[in-house]
Amino acid sequence: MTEPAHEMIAPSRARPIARRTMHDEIVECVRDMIIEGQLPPGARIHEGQLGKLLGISRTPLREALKFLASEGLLELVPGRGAVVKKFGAAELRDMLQVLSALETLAARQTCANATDSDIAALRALHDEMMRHYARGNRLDYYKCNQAIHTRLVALSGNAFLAATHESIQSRLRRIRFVGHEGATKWAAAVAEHEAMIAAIEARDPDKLVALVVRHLDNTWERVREIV
Amino acid sequence: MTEPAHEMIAPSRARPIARRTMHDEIVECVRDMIIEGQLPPGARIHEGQLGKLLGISRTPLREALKFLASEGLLELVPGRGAVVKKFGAAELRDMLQVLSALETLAARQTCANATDSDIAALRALHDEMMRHYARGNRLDYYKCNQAIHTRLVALSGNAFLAATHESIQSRLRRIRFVGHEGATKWAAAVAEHEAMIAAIEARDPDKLVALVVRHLDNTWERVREIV
DNA sequence: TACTAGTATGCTGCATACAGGAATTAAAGA
DNA sequence: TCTTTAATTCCTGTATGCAGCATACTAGTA
Repeated sequence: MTEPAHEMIAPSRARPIARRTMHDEIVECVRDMIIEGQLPPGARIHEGQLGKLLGISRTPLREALKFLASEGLLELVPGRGAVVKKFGAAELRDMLQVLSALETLAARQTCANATDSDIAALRALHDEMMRHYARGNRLDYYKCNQAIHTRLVALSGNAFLAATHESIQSRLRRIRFVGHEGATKWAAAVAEHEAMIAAIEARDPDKLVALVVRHLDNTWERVREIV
Repeated sequence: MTEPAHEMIAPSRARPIARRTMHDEIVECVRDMIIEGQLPPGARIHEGQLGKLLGISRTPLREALKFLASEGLLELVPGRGAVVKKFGAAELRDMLQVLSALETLAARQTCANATDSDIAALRALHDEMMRHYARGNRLDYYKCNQAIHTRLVALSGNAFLAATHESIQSRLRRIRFVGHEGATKWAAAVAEHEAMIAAIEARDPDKLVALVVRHLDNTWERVREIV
């Protein structure tokens, strides 16, 4: 341990190096391509082609593909490389159940641990979402929606829970988007969110848990026909 | 579908090709090395060295390392390669809480979905564990213990839940092993297991959930001093 | 015409080679 | 003797080349 005796200049800036590696770059890029549908489910990934498109050689791309395979976005077929994971209704239901269990845990802890300003920030995010809803702006609404769920879990203070939740949510991102088709369904989802925020502000864990579970049950009902 | 008209010889053996890729082989090998402690937490992984040890070149090894990093067993440090993830008490507690939430979900579904023969098999596994306990055989006891938890979740019928649970459990494997140090603590853990099996046989979900949660709370108490 | 065997192409999987950077050690100055 | 700096060594990150396998296409046969 040869720690430097003197303080480093600008110690506050010394930390957040958080170097953006090429690996991270590639992983995120391909992940986005999957989520956004540029690489549709079931599509085979052509390493040489995609590598040329991204301006990199096959090796780092392959490493990124293996990484994403472990996250569950890709499937590795021996001798045929990576194909975009395509999941059926049963698997989707399973994932939503797990998500429900995780958000249940998060709900209790958030009610206990979140500060008032945390909750105020969550409310602000909700209000922003409502504005997008009023304007019928689906994409921004959707992004806010996701952010609220993510924030709700992050406020639990359990970092591992947040990471696990995020991992699952990213996989559902494409599918969940279709869950708000139709004005009626959309209105129902909004109402559920409104009730959830109110329950957090009241710091009522039992009520929040009930709402979260129902919200995800309903999400399943909203998307089940589509899948 | 071009099914051959005549029966193939030994059709039961025709199926299980299930090609074992070198990639899978490497991933599993390194994962075991981490779990078994050959690669201790905090250790830097030397690609050339480890590759030579396993008789492979760096390329497939690197792909496997990226894979494991995504699973959370390794951490990728830019410019310094992969180091074995070392987690502190807080992260361990977080993981056990998530595990608790997942097993809670599994407990309810298993009570509802498991067949009688499933439960009988679980009891048999439990009995086997008790024999190892009686003989003081820690390693086999431990393996049975893990198998029971895994089976309990698998019987829920939710494959995604099972996979998520297994992923977390594999990460805890090393640490949990120390949780049974001392005769008193060990006896307590055994008693909890006994009660859990009884609750499953009675198909009493509420009781099983309470026991599962308490079991993991106690696991935390058993290991918290050590970490 | 349909089906099988043979062939050719293209992609994956792995090994090797090279470039850039980090860590360590040695050397020089205070 | 300790600190600082420079140089060397090793390791990571990326590119490229080659072997093996899977798929697609073509020709031949029933």
